[in-house]
Amino acid sequence: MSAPIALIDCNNYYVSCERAFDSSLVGVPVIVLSNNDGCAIARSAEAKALGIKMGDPIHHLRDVVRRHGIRVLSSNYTLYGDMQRRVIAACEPFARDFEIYSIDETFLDLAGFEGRDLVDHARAMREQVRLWTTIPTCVGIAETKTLAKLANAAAKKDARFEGVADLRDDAVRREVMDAFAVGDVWGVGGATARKLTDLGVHTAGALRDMPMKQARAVGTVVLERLVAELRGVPSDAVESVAPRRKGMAVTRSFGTPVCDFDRMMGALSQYALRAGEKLRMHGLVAGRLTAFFHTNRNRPDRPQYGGSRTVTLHPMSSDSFELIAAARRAAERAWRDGYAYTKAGILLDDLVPEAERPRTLFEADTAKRDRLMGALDAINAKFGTWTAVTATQGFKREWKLRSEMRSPAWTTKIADVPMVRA
DNA sequence: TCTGGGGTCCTAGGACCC
DNA sequence: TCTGGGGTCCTAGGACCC
Repeated sequence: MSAPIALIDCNNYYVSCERAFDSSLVGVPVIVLSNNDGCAIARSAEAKALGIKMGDPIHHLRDVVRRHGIRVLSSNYTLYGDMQRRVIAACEPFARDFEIYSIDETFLDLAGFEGRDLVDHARAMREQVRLWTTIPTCVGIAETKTLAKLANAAAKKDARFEGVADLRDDAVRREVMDAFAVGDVWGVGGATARKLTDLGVHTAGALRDMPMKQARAVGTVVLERLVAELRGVPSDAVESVAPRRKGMAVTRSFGTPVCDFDRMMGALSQYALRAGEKLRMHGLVAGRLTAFFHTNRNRPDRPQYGGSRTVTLHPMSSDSFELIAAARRAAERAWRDGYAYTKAGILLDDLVPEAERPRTLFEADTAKRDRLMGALDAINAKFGTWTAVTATQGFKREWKLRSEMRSPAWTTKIADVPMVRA
């Protein structure tokens, strides 16, 4: 029998982070918007009750926002990232090992804790997180990650669990799985869900009982592994060491569409500069760079074009100026006049640690360049990303993203630290 | 007028090689 | 008219996740 796995998941995470520092947000409907203030990506329970869905564009919500006095916030990733560290710190004593899965979800390896009542154990952990951060959580316990995800969803949905569901009990597991829609299973998206329901597979329980061969035919090895996990056979362990990152991206939608090449290069230069900064932060170099841009895909009535080109970087590099030059080469080849572009980005591939970078025969002395990059990073770290920029970016940044309702950096910026008067 | 950003994994198919 | 078989590597695109 494999060691139990738990998944702790923060409820309405971004909203809960905002509420930790602004009590006027408690008990009222709140939504947090995506970058560019585009759509709702986090909703409080009250906002969900009003029918607001994940990903709803804000301009479709104007009426309901006004009618119900919904509080609307831009996203504040600095705050959410810092709060995540505190959540993990609170969980530390409760597990042997952790795998941080996303900003609000962490898998815990409970090997060595089997002797205890794991439901009580999880309750104590939730309480610790609540005390340290005010953030409410739910915990799912099971023998595989997929079942732990399912347990967590059950704990969120069904009040009888009081925030902690343990699916290691056969009867409980069966009952939950037979009531669980197949499309809500972790790893089953819209396309696969349609195929499965056409075959008469409507619940997690039915998916678990599907023959492995059939699962593979419907959804390749991915679905086959998923069925195994639903049967309690782990195909994926809790891995505390993050695997080496394969790619990296800096992409943005524009506040105002971009129609001319120079302005596009302004945006792409900025993204390439930021991409270089991210590479250096992780001690990596990239072997390939892709630049892309496209028109508004939500407006098929307008002329559509998407261009993308990939260029090889040799030598491999994390030098922002080389990335900008590569971005220009790629963009020139992909460019077409006469379109209103609404999004662009830089993708980096073939990432390798700086120390393992293959050396080439004709390499310029990079010491000077390294110092320049170091200075650039230091300035932008101190005064905010995109304080020091390159001349190629231009100074008219009409395309820059919107973020008009962002909360203060309560925990990471001295000027924003909340003041308490007693 | 206004619809996010950043990832992972897998497969099919083309180019190329012997 | 008939035109191999088996590899590798790379890329584009689909599907999925938060």
